[in-house]
Amino acid sequence: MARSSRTPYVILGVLGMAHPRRLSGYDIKQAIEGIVSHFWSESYGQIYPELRRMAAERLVAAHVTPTGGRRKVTYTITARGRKHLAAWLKKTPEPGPKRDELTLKIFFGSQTDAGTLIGHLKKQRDHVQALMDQNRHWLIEADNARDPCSPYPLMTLRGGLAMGEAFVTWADETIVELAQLRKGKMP
Amino acid sequence: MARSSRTPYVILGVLGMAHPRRLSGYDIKQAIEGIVSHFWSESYGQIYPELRRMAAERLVAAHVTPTGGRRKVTYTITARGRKHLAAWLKKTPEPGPKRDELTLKIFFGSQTDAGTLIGHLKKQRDHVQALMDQNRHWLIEADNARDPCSPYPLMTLRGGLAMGEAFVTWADETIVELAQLRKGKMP
DNA sequence: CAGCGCATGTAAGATGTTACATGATTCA
DNA sequence: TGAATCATGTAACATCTTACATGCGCTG
Repeated sequence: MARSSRTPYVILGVLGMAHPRRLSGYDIKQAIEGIVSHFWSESYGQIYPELRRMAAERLVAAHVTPTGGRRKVTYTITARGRKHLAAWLKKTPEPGPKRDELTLKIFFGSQTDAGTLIGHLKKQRDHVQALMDQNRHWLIEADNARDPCSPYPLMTLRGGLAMGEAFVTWADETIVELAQLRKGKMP
Repeated sequence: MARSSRTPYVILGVLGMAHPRRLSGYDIKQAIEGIVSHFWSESYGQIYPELRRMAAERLVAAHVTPTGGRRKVTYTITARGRKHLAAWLKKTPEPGPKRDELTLKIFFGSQTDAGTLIGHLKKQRDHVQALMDQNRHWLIEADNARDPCSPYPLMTLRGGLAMGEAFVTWADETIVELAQLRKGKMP
């Protein structure tokens, strides 16, 4: 079975961006829960075992700090790890699993009432708008910052914003359409 | 552990829409590979075992047709199944796992070359545009059809189109930005 | 010092995909 | 009749989440 998990690459990417800072598993998880969280997620159950495997394969270097009784391990990316990451970055990205529950429920809309769907859409629209506010905030912060930060995360932010706008527009239109359906159907 | 797979609900939804037609596991898979495939997917390995479980729970009714040597089973939704589906449709949809590989690679863009990212973006943009053409085709077909079909799948179609347009616009902008980056740090 | 949050993990089980096996049907 | 495709499944495996376990350091 071909190894196809993306977890090691996310870890390598984060370690590569942080270099030469040493990160613990916890740090990596925190990093992923930042901007990346808008389009990716990993759990501790993935990260910690994967870090060990990767250390065994020399993709990362482990630095053990015996801080009293409990061992504390931090990691940096190795030259081998960089090569591994670079090779993956060059491969054309495969579309992930599509599982959009909101759209699915609308698709099955004839089997529930329009009011329910309107509720779902409103809730999701509000949620997306909150995320967009956060994105806008980050973009403005980046603009005001003295040192210009890497342009790549900004591109992903703008992408998220563009998708969000399209979603909100569609949601609002669909809410109107559903409201009309509801009025029309009334006997 | 709370049962949280959405597979049974997709199956119930498809059977509900098809009612009173009887569908086999194969038919259900085919149905999902239609319009639904733009936002959902299921494999045989999920569908067939799940249909058995659901028959045992009386959410669907199995109709066995002994067509010679090989047994052939088709299914319909039961009243109990409809209740089950209706309850799920009312629950607010949870956001699925976020795993957008293209965005992730752009985020890590500083660790590869701009040309690679441009290639990824162009490929994905072309792919999305092909899907959008298909969507437009379906929408036009639905418009021309004599009997007006259910409005709900059309809503999801328009949603896909809106997202696609936003993506293509963003991709084109980002391609330009990356091309400028490559030529040299813009003033 | 008791409790809470931080930090580091692990085990179990849920979820999902892939590869394979195999009969039936169609059509060149 | 042989190949392609339709149709139905299963077993093995890969992936991922959740719930738990555990110790450390701070704070009231």
